[in-house]
Amino acid sequence: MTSLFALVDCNNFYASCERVFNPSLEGKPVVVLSNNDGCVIARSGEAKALGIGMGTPYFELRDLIKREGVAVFSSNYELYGDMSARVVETLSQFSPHVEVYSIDESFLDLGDFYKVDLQAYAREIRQTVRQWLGMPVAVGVAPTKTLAKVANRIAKKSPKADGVLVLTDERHIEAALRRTGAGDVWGIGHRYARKLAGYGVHTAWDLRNVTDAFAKKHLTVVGLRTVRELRGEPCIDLELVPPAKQNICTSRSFGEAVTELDEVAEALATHVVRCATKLRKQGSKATAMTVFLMTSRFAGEGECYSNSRTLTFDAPTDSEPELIGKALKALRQIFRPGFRYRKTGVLLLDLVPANSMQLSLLDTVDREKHALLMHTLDTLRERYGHYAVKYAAQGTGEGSWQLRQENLSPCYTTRLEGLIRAR
DNA sequence: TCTGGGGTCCTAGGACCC
DNA sequence: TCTGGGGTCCTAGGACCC
Repeated sequence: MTSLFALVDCNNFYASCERVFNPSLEGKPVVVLSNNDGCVIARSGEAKALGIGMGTPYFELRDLIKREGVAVFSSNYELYGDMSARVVETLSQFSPHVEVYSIDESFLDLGDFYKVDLQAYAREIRQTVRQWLGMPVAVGVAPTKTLAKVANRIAKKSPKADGVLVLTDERHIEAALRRTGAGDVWGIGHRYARKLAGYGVHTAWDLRNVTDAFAKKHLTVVGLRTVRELRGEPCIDLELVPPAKQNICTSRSFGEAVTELDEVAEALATHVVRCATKLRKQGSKATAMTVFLMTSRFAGEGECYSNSRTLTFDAPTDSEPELIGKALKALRQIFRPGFRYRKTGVLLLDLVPANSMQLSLLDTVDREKHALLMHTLDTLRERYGHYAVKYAAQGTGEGSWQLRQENLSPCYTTRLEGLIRAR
């Protein structure tokens, strides 16, 4: 074999982050809620054992949570993001090439580590992250990323594996694939799983053994790659530099239903600022923008309304005043009075590198002035927090559209008040 | 009454051109 | 007026991920 990957995945990441800074929660059920405290997005093992499902609406759980003494947290992405960076930093001790796949998962290139004791090495990775950061992780090692995912999943679930599984031996790979459902394979979602079941393909082992033609016909070229990876042929490379995003989106549900245009506008302006900040951070400008507005998906007949407006710009931009102005204008075109709105948002599209500016004769904006303003704002926000400087259009911060976060933990690692609490 | 947010990639089909 | 083939570009929709 010529390639070797480790997938390191934090166990119940958000719940574990909360627990790291609150050791009295060790051994107790913990859940973390989505934005607006809407539904459960992370559960400790104990919470899973209580039968709390992923994505369950919070209101359905109130009784159970009270009865069982479940600790509940609003999501705190500042804390999780910082913990994630520390985990990655630690992992980089173990491989020169680390792909940060998501906030709680990284792939490590173990290249030609076949000569070392992989079992011991994987175990050392696990123990180091645990010791240095208090974060429990599972480690799966295999010749392809898809197989490393399979290994990781079993490492996490099987008591015998105890958090570590190395799949390099053909017989072990077969046994692992036989006990993995096709729908549990990376890249096979529930729709494909159902379709495959119709053809008698139930396990990952069945999937590995379909023909290329079958895979391509039913799962497209993407699925074919997955099948090959299950056979041990590496088809998906490590991505060391995350490719620049082609679209950037910011949206949130409102804390409470909103009926007034002015309030929706405050929320939208706030999202535009966030989105434009992300845009500048990756060094891009946008050529187009979509603004959207909607009521609840669960609203009754005649109470549903959803609309969007897409505009293209004469010249690519990352200027907040310009984007806010255009977004609010688009919003006024799609806003209809008489609805209880739940959500608004903005997508910045057709992104181009910020330095590849072409001048437009139609351009009426003083680009240099705006660039200086944006740079100043980015610096201020970096130092004093994202809401240190706001536009009048964003409102006072008291609108009912603001996120509901009733159980927010302190930002232990990144803010002074959190640092003091953590001591 | 209360149900997350942010992305990517692929394919099919239509519009349009020569 | 009718006929044929082949190419590109764009968009909507469907699939997936965490």
